[in-house]
Amino acid sequence: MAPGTRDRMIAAAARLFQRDGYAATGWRDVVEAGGTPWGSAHHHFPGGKEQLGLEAIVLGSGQVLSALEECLAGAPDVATAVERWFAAAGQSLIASQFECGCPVATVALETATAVPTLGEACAAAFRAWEERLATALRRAGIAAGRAADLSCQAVAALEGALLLARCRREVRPLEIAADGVADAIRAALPWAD
Amino acid sequence: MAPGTRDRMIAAAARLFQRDGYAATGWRDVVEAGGTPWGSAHHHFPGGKEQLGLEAIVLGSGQVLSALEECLAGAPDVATAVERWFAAAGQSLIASQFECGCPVATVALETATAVPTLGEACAAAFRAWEERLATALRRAGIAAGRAADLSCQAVAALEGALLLARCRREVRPLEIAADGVADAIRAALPWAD
Amino acid sequence: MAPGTRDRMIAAAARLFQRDGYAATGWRDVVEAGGTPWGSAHHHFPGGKEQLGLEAIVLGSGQVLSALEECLAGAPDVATAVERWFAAAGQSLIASQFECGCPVATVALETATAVPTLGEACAAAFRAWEERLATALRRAGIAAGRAADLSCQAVAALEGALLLARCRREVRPLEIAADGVADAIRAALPWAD
Amino acid sequence: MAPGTRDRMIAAAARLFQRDGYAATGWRDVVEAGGTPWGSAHHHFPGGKEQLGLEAIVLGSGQVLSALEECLAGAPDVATAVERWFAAAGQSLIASQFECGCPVATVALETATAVPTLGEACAAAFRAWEERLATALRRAGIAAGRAADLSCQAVAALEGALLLARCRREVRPLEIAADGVADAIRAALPWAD
DNA sequence: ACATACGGGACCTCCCGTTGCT
DNA sequence: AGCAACGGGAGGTCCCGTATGT
Repeated sequence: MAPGTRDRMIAAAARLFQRDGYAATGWRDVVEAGGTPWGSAHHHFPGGKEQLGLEAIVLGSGQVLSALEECLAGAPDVATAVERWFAAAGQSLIASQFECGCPVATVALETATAVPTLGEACAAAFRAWEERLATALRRAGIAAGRAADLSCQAVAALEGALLLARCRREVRPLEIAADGVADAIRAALPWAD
Repeated sequence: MAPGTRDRMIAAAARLFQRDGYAATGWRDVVEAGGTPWGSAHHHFPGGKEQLGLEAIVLGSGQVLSALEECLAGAPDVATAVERWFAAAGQSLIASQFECGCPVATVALETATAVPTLGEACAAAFRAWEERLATALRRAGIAAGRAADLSCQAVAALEGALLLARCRREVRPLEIAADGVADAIRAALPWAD
Repeated sequence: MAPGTRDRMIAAAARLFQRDGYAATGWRDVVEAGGTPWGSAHHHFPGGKEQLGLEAIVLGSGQVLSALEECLAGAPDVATAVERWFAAAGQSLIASQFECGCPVATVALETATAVPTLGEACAAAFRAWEERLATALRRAGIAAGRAADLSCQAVAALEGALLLARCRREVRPLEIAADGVADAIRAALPWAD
Repeated sequence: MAPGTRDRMIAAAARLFQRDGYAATGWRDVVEAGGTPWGSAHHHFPGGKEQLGLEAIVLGSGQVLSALEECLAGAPDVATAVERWFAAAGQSLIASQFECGCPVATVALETATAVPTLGEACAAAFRAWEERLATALRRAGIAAGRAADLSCQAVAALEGALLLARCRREVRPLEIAADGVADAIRAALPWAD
């Protein structure tokens, strides 16, 4: 009756799905990584691996969203916040020795066609990030349509840069992408002088 | 003794790896999809599944590079070429009912940590696209350093937009990302008047 | 605290063991079929699945014995009673859409070697039917030895016919077997004129 | 490349299904009992356990039919042949220490409802025995209708008696059933004096 | 009386790679 | 080139029994 067995399984799964993918990660890997009992797996996740995957996506998506919130709260302006958001992703990439990039992307690509439930959960995760950023952009005085486009561009740039950065084992792509997105945002902002 | 058995296997594998991922695709799926004989699988690919994956990545990477070449050859300027490159990716996404996004990304994320050989092949693929684009940018008068950064930004934007577009089942993210990249390129070009 | 929870579990188990067998029926099936609470399963049956099986056999065996009693009580002579006993088995087979044949036979065959306790309970069930019938035959004037043989023959015929009838999804084998047994009994009866 | 791996698996499976039932017997038991390799199981039986069960039923059914053929060929008359058929079943029961009764009955009862394919194969097995016996009875001068009924009665008696004999660990039920069936057959034969 | 959780293990399926025979 | 069989192992699912709190 260890406290948080279920949560430990989700956390372990999230990390493994992020690193190795959904298909390549087995229950055995999850319980070994989390130090959780085998027998309780099906008890906590009667929906099977798919349910585990879903909860892992929700967890990972929430962490990314929290990071964005923090950056928005602590930065002087939106463009800077986005730069810090990208930088934070780069730090976590380095901290994990380039094992943990985006907690959603791998599963998203694997399951987009094969497992509708998971694919939709991943799409919802990306959408949530975009909407949070779009809200901030609108508050900074950018028109709704342009704010939506910039948010989409930012999330796409983050995802693509994380992919390249992880493959290449260096965070440069994240820095470049951050510059590009920040420039675009600053160009869209009304003059503040 | 069918002509091109080996090539048919690679093509089938490339498509399946792209759609379902490396781990989720088995030999059985490959031979069934390609209509190729079972018995000669390991004859043609003594390196096993890893070799098959490698050749599939090489094939897919080459196709993307060819598309870029064509766009560069047919467009009036580099920025327009990039826009057409992104648009072509969107067309292929639609044509495949959003099953086939990037032929490299899924495998890249799955194997970045777990299968070094494949991970490196994927990194090389991305790098090749970047270098081709960088060459074109330099020829258009952009300084080498800026050209490299813009190329990296472009590939990242393409990858991220393809990911979002596939999850969302609509090509809008590709259009937005194309605009962003084209703007950045045009701003970097020397005046052409 | 539902009234008769225990009995409902036994009844559900009896039906499932009869239909699908002992090994193929799990606790989950039993609680679902009976609508009984999960948590008290092992409270009511500390002996585990084996105890549940035992009680199910006792229940089923008792029902068959009751049916025999009724036929003996209501029929003009023993041979007729046996015919009605077989006919009643056929009716229950039809009523259950050929799902419920003998409540003992399947478990008996499955556990004869593997689970001595259950095997013996099944043997006892068959023996009880035989003895009840033998008593009736002796009361009809048949010598003890002949009565025992005829009883054994009758129970064997009933079991074999139920097996064939269930497989074939028609009650004809029961009718044929009933005729055969009734003839044998009538031939053994002392003249009644 | 041991000769007859596939056949050895079927033989082992037939024996285990007969003794413990279809549901209680796992692949592991089969390969251990037969000394056959694990990895070839799915190769030889792509239809899975159901296919294995089917082939085991066909094998067992054929053995019983062969025994009947032999008895018919070697006995002076049909009634005697049936008596010897029942006696042979009893001998095999004793030889196996009451582990092996009918090779079809257990699976028949377990799968009659749950696995249509197997249930039908079992029904076909019983039917084949009946038809072989009916042919012999007709050749002995018994009318077709009566011959069919007597065959059904005989198979039912054999099955029921085997069930009782196995539970009780004594062959007496088989002897009694054999007498009953032989009497019925002799009564149906035309006078031979 | 009932529920939640723990535990280990077995279920069937199927994979990937190898080995000799066409 | 192609095939059929081998061979071990891991895939996810689910079971049965126990322990711990209501």
